[in-house]
Amino acid sequence: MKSKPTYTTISDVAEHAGVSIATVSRVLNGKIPVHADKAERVRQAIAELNFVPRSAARVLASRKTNTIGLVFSEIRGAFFPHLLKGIEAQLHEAGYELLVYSTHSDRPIKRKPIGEHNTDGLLVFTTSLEKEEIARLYKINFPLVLMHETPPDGMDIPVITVENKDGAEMLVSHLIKKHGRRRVVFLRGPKGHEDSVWRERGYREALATHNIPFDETLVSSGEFDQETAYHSMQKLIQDSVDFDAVFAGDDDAAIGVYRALKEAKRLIPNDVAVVGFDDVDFAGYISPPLTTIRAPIEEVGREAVRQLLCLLEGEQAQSLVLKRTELVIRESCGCT
Amino acid sequence: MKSKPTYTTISDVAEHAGVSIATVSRVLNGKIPVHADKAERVRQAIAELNFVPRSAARVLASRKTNTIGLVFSEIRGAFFPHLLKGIEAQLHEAGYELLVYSTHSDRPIKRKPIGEHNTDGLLVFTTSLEKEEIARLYKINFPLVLMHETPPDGMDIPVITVENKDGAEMLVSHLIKKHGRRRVVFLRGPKGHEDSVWRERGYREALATHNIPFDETLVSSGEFDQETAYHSMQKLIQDSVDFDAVFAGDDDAAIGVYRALKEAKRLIPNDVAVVGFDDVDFAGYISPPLTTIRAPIEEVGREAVRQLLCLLEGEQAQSLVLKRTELVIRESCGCT
DNA sequence: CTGAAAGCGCTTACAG
DNA sequence: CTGAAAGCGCTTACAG
Repeated sequence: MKSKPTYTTISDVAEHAGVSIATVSRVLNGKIPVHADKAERVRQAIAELNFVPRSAARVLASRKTNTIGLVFSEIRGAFFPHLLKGIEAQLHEAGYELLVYSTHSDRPIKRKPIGEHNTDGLLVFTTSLEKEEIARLYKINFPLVLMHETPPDGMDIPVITVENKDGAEMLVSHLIKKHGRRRVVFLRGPKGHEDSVWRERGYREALATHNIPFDETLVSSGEFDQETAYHSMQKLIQDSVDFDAVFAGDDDAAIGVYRALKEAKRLIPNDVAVVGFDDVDFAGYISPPLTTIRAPIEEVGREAVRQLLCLLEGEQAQSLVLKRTELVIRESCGCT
Repeated sequence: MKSKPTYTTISDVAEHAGVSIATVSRVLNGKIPVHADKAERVRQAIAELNFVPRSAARVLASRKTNTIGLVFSEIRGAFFPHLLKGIEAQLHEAGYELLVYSTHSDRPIKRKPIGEHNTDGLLVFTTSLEKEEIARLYKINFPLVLMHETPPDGMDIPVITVENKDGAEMLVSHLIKKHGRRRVVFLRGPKGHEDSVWRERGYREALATHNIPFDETLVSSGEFDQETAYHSMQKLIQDSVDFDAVFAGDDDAAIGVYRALKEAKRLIPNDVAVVGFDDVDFAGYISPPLTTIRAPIEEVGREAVRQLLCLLEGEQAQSLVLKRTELVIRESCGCT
């Protein structure tokens, strides 16, 4: 068994430099002026002793953790790396650390893993945190920013999301107007997932605009997931439901749709047009290339951090930031 | 401007329950026995006051941060979510927190962001941490586990990686034996990236086994990146280099290879067979479906955590864990 | 500009 | 089983 590592502390540095620990602390933080030569001695001592201040001690003394937390329910979906990248970059730029926590319903929690005791604020993705916990944190005035999820009634918590409804509307209108499709299947996302709700609204609006009655039999569950989408499509085909297009809900689900359609020998896009949502990395490389909506997910991450930073500095944050989405036309809709 | 949140402390709980703070601490940690009725009173007080112990105070007092750090250089590549998922799951199971830090060369670092001052140990992916820093941490006996990168000479640091050489060898042998290819391009990964070195070794071994001389003109840079691979292939085609197969280095690069080949009207796999490495989510859905090597990347994450946990508990860790890779035959190699 | 000292909120021997 | 007290390693008024 190896020995526990030992570390140099601020006292060692102070002694080495012949100053008080208060002075060391001051050059560390650089807010309060220190005589140039003393500062230099301190800097040398720090370098020589390889001193790095313990975070816990700073946090405890300053009452600021300097870290923010990211809560999400599952790392799935090809868009996750982009979200994380945006958050990470913006956060470290501002000098904060990132604590990551993924909630799993199947995991027993002994101790609250993330919250006011170890972060200065929280970034919450979709439905990963229960309403009660959000309410509790809100009540104690804890800085919170939601992503892709509006806050519970009466709580003024900033939310960053994308133009889901507009995106879906563009997509389905394109299918109807450009390609004459009238029997468009919609695959819903996970229950309670707000992106899905808005996308469905966009879907319905597009239908309404073109005087196509909404048909419940064309709606099934996709869960933003390959497998589920695959099975739902299989079922629709087995049930001989009549359709000439599919809005898969997202790109991941579109993969499952492709598979079911190919197995059933239905040609994409000739027999059935297919569209997704997100424009993940592979969207342009599957066959046929997927027509979809580009959602600026990295930008959502950056913006969420910006708003949280406002809150942390006591400034006013925007209560809603809606990032614009963009129609990306490739071939699965029937265009060439 | 909102008021700063205020929190209840262990003293509040002690007072509320009519016990000492030491007793509260004991029921919190559950190691040392406490009288049932007192414990119950404490638990009630905790619940009523909604008390959560401040991490910083515990860390400072116990000299254990209970968090481990993940260092990586860039969140790129479709495999990243799988890595993170494995790490996250295994870590939280063990009651640790996860601090995430991505090193960017273009980002000026004021203060050391992650290390012995805020974590109990570090998980390092590929080349994200400089050798000097690794050496420094190693010297002070700080727990370290590397992923996809062997430690500097003379340092006994556990490393978890996958059978890169075997995988590459299987891939290229398959191309040669099953499909009679003899002019196989290899696209290298980023300089200094060990996965790439081993894959090249596997590539060369496969050639040697089949008495095909190594030809430097067939090797170019792919950087495990779509764009780079695309341009390298363009150049090879322009230079009229003769080849009948491409080992792209990884699946991301394979995407770029597909694009260049399609633009040049070379048929995959008839004119040119293409193979990747990783088996990322989309590998089976591009056209033609990509023959590749399945690397158990989530398992790499879990294993890295397991080894780090050993180190943290003063147990012996394995110095090398090599996860087995598996040939996934689809159609881009010429099989059907 | 600088130092002595209090204090941040816990844990952990120590004595009982 | 339990409490008083020291201590973890910093920051920050306070006085000078």
